[in-house]
Amino acid sequence: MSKQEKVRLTFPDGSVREYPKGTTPQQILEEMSPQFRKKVLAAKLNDSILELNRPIEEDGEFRFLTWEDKEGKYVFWHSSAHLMAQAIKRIFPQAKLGIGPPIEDGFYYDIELDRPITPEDFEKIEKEMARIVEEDYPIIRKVLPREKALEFFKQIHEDLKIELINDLPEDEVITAYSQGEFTDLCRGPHLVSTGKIGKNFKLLSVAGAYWRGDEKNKMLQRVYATSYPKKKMLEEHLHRIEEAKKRDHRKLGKQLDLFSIQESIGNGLILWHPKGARVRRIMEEFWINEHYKHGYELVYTPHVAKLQLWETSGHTGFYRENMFPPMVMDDVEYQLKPMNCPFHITIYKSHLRSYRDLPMRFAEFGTVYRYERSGVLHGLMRVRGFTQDDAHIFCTPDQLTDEIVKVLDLVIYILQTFGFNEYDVYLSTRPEKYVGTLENWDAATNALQNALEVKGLEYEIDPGEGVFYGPKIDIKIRDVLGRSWQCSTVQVDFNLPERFDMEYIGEDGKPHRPIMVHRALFGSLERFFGILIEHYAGAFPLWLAPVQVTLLPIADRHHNYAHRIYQELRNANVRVELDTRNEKVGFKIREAEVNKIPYMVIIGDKEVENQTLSVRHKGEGDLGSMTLDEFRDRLLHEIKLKK
RNA sequence: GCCCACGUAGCUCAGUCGGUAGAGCACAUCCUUGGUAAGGAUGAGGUCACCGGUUCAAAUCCGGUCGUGGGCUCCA
Repeated sequence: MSKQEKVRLTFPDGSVREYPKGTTPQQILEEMSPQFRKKVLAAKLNDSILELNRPIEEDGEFRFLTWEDKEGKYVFWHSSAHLMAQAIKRIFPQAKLGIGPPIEDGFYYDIELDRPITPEDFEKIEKEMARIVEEDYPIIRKVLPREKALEFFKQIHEDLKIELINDLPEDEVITAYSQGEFTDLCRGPHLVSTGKIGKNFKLLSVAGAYWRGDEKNKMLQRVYATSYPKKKMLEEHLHRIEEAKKRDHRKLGKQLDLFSIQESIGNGLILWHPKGARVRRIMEEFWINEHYKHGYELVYTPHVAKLQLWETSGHTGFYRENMFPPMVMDDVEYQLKPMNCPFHITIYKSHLRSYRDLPMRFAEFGTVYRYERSGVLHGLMRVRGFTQDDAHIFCTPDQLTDEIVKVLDLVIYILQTFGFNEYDVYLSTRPEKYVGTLENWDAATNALQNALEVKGLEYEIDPGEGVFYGPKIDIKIRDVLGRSWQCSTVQVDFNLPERFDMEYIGEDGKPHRPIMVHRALFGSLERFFGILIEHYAGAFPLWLAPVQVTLLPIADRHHNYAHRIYQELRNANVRVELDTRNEKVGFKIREAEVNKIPYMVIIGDKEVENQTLSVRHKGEGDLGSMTLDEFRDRLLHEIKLKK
């Protein structure tokens, strides 16, 4: 009798156990508690994920994957994608399958079909999916030799799959997964049967998507859907989608009369209405004060400049597709500015600079215009005209890391003040199209990396995502709903100083080349405002609220007293409104609540007689009566705290 | 830009089979002076996004243009 071969598995608790070679995770799972068994979706051996019925052939670190693991979720969604594809194929046998991966909150499948799939079809597809779940087919993995695979998918007319197989590397093990009559080319892994997916799924939307993400290819129909192991989880997810819709800045922008985008003006161009403009002013004033404190000087520059300037900067070569077309005046071409940097450089160059002048920090709310393809425009988030809170720091190589660290400090301080405490930091490296030498790119990337190390910030590298003139640190904030938004950016640039032949005179009396740092904290005022609206669901904290207080006199005879309060609060710089309309107080309160005004002050006989105010806070309700002084102090204190 | 869907009063939306336009809110006027989330009456408000076509007749059907929305990054 030959001794049976064994595999040694190390479990997460550190224990090491031996099993006969070929044991499946399912068999190991039998040892676990029934509650745990129910939760397990797949297993992980070293770096590969296995379905539960896959024999284990080698030693290694072993653990089970549940919904708590990202990989577990992905197996679940991946199997869900197959389930949906199978249902779609049953209903539309002529459909051809593209790819069907799991994504952040669910999964999709790209389908080629001779008719559009509409939301009306969703119910039918979902019904068919439920049927397949009930039929509970085992999901069977098959390894196919390349020829066999090609033959099989040719036979079932899955042309797109054939394209995929042909593009797989020579040595790749080709696998397919079958469930009932349905077989899909797939790397896996999957749940063990369609029944394990359960019925908590929902088709969400359908959209066009280029085959393999290339706009030269044909367009497929991408069906988005999601699924969860528990009904409650699906409901919560759908609820989150509803919440996000309620917070949509486009909707709130209209409701609260903050901004608009109008056909007569042009798409991607924003009108800031008075209330939106108030919030913007506050953002700007706060920003300006902080920048003065941190050694920046404000500058203003024009919206257009000669095209030649953009040729010098390299924009016409590397950025042209994002620029508005030039205009001709007096036989000279002028360009609407897509960036502010050449202007700040030109200001720098207006004098001979000494090393003693450095670092110089020029800041500006610079409004730039960029041509964005019509299909990518989105409310305030992606527009064609926007104002950057831009600044350029000119410094010596010695000063560089320190300057970047200072910028990072300022970024974090400003973002926190606006209520954002979570961020993801990315270091983006040299893209395919770039200007400058490799040495400079390396030096710039190192400087950014150093600063991140000094700050002890965790970050990810985003290869090839830098700007054409230099690498950058991007800081993406996470809002209340956990969504991530790109705002702040810090970019090191050795190239523009060279192109513009910038100099400073060093200690040695000789000319040297300064280094330039581009940076923005809000990124764009438009986008940041949009994010703020969604973050606060339109209910801005007191210091940002466009209207902080509304005075609600009960009857005409209270107007005089109300006017006096109004003037006093205005004098104290409080953004206050007086509602003298002929309406009942309940009506006025309702309107103030709907408009998300933080404080309401009710003024009636009692208040006039006692020279007090009856104060109500949005959300908190009636705060009782207080004197004007008490109320004003409360407001000013709360405004100062900016919370 | 591309695919799909959508575009009706300031806003949110209804409008059946093609027969010539409706509601609520907002607005105006009047009544009401009311104490913590909607008092009442009356009135005004539309080239049904725009251009063209089919038809006796188009908000409705067809084509085009403009705009908006979902996506086109996740690669078996």
